[in-house]
Amino acid sequence: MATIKEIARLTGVSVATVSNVLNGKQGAAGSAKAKEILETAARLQYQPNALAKNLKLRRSHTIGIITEDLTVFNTPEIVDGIEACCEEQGFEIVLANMRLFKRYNNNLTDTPEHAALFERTLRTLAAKQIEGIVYVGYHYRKIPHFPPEGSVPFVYAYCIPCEKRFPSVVFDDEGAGFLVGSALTQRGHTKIGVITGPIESLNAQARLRGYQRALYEAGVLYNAELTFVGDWSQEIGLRWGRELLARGVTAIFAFNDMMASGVYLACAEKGVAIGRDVSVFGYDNLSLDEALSPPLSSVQSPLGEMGRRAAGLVLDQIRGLPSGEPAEWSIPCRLHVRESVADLTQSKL
Amino acid sequence: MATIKEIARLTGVSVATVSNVLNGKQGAAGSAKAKEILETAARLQYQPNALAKNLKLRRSHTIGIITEDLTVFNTPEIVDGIEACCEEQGFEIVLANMRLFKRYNNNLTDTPEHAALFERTLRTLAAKQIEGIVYVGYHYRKIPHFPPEGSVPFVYAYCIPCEKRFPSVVFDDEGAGFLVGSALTQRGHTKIGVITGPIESLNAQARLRGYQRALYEAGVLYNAELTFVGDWSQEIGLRWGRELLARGVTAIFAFNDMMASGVYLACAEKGVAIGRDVSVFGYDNLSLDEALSPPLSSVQSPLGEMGRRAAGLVLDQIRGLPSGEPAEWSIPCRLHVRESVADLTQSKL
DNA sequence: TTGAAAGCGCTAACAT
DNA sequence: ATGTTAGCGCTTTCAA
Repeated sequence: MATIKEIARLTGVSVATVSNVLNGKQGAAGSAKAKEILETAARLQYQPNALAKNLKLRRSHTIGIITEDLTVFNTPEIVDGIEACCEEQGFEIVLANMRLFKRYNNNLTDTPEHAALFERTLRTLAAKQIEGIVYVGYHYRKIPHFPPEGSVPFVYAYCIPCEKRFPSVVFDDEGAGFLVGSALTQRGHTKIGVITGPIESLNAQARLRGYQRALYEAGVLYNAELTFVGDWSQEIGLRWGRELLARGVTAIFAFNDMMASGVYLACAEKGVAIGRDVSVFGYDNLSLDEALSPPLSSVQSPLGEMGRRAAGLVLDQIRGLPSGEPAEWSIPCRLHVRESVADLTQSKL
Repeated sequence: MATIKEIARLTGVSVATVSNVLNGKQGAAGSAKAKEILETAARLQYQPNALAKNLKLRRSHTIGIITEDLTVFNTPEIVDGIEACCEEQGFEIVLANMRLFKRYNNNLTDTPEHAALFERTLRTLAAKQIEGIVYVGYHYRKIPHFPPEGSVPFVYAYCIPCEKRFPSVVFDDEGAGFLVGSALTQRGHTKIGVITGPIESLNAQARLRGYQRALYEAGVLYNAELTFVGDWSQEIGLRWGRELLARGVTAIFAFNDMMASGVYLACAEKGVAIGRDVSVFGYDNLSLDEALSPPLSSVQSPLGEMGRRAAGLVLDQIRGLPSGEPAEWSIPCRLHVRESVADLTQSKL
């Protein structure tokens, strides 16, 4: 790789002049010399050494992204949003993927090993002189790890820190639950089954809260007998689907698409027509949702937007913009109402 | 961040001594002094500045990953494999995501804009003094972009270069087609429908070749009237599914799961029982495959393994290991035979 | 056993 | 308009 020293030698000027010209400093050289320098640089495909430059300037214009696991399905879209924001604002990113799932082969992510890995990751990033960090969780939960006091700006995405000193960006689960509840009550459903996630899931809790609020505002009684606790699996969807059908619901809201697909199985068993006899709503908007028969209604999380927002918060802090109290930002979700939902207020055909 | 200079001042020795001790040089200091230096470093949470270190050593121990689009579903697993390999071998990675889809909003990826973006990406990586590059395509096709002569080691993953100067790692589509064909003929199927991808798709061509070879080896006639050209969409799966059922096939091999789900729709229409009256095979092993009814048989690509292999080839080149001719490496796929496939050699129950 | 000094590629304050 | 110089944090040769 060519260096400014080389260009200086070739053009017979000092490195300072080359540096100045290349950085567009006005009047750094006579126009003839300047042109020659520029041409030589282009000819040699000169590319400044980022290591040297950043070392000298003591700025990297780079933020780090720590992902818990890049292969978990929501993560790449969040990373993409972060990158989009950084690109627009002239920052680079360096990705540090902790690979929790591949590494530990299970969900035990908040262990001492994880803590040690987090520390290591933090130090690796610090060594690269990054100016801020976005931490991307693999699902919405409380994270017991933070950077030490006095570290660079730090923002959590798709998760929240145990301590309130840091901002976080999540999607609006409660709002999504509300939207689904409203979509169903507006279409005349009053006897609605729910299959939640595990009770400790923050996502599930928030969704249920929103759903209950929708019923309340629609003047529909909430019947706790129609709410079952799930575990995200298809099997449990099948099991509670059977149970809910037996209890005569007209609609079922499963808190993820996998469980909703289990409900589909239950309906097939009983010969119940989805989208006519019973309506089904899922969550996650997986690519195969539209491939199910009938296409499954679902909720899409604003992952890219979460990434953009998280990155924006970090960059603002780096720029020293007034940021107020660290807050928990909540980005609205988008509903996809498909043929799996029937409108009971229409006369049946 | 603490520097060696600071540690030197605190311990009353020179920076050279600190550097030597910290790098484990034997006899760099008296054991008392050495201990003091180490302790001070630990106390200050000393972390060497990677910029300065790499600049000095003129080695970054880092390879670049260029992804065409990180959000396309196969990409993260490949990246994960690359990371796993690098981690084992003490290398770091820097990710450069070109974001082709988000950026151009369509599939026109091999345009002049793409070429320019590729050049830019290459230069950004070069500026960071990376020692090698893995280029991760978003699907298997010929890539018209390469690094300039004399550049760092470069390997393609999930795609192949137009020029033969570079190694590439893809999965064994032909082998997969062969496995599916064999799985079906072994179970007594002889009248098998096929829904391929677009004719220009290298994946599709290879799969078809392998499938035909399987029929040949099983002594089954290949009937071209039962092969239709698809476009990966569910609609086309539905359309050709109807047609194939009308032609009386006992099995259908769709070249992706999306089209296979269209075949499911066609079967539902005609009241044909999948896994009994007709068998269905897909490709991609999407997470919802097991959620279909009955669970869809499919082919899983060895994405992580491809990443590992690609990274391994780059690292070997960096180490100057003899690598022979640049080759096209092909990693075998894995079959998941599920309830969507019937065994006609068993007496029907 | 320890340290002085040079230099990686770059920028910028300060000459000239 | 152009150059000299110092220095970012680190490693390493060579000398003491």
